[in-house]
Amino acid sequence: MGKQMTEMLKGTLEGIVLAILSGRPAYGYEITAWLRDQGFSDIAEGTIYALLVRVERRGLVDVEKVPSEKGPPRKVYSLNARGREYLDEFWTTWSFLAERLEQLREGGKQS
Amino acid sequence: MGKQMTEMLKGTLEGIVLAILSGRPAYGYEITAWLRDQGFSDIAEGTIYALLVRVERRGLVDVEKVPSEKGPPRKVYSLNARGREYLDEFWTTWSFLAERLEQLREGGKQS
DNA sequence: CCTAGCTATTCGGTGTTGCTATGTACCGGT
DNA sequence: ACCGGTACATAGCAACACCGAATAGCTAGG
Repeated sequence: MGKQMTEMLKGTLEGIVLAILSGRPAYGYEITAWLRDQGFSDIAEGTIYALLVRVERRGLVDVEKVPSEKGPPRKVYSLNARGREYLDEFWTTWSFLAERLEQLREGGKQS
Repeated sequence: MGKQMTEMLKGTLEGIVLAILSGRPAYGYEITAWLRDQGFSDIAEGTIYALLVRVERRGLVDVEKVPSEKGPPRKVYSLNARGREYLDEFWTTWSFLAERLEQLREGGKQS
């Protein structure tokens, strides 16, 4: 989409990726492809890789290098305990924000 | 709240402020106070003013200087036609994102 | 008077984030 | 040998929210 989406993804994209990893381990290329499939058509590959490096450095995920038949080895990420904790906080923050926004949207209708 | 909220506000705070202005004209100090009241306890004053300057420069709002009995004159902002259009786009973008996140949250529960 | 405190706005510097563009590398098919 | 798909990495950029401080008008208490 546009610039609005770009700005809105700041702060949520991280949560999105961690949420994906909470379901199953995955690697960067896979996550990017999946996101594009879900309609995030213009998410750059580099963005996901940088994000994964970040969450790894913060100790929210564990990494395992797995050989691939079709190219260079994959770095498979999985959410660890700290990551799950962080993801919980993310959902709390998100819920708060979503509630306020829903209220605002309702309130705006009658004008 | 914390750093997560700070990052999540990028892109949404603008929509929030425009949504407020879609209901009624308002000035910076007032908006900041209202937000704090709604639970956005740590939104910096400077942030709102900078945001208002930005949306004004983009022609999304009209401004009127109104004298105050209690201090320096207020800059009262109101949403114009372009702003309303932009706000519509914002809601579209927000809805898209909120839907994906809600899906992800549902999916994550069974793990 | 004058200091403190509330109202109201502005601005420079900082850190985080996503995007762009590019580069590296492994593999299979032609 | 070449190309396309797979897979990861990184340097430079722009946007945004935060922090801290400054400016300015008004009122009330000492």
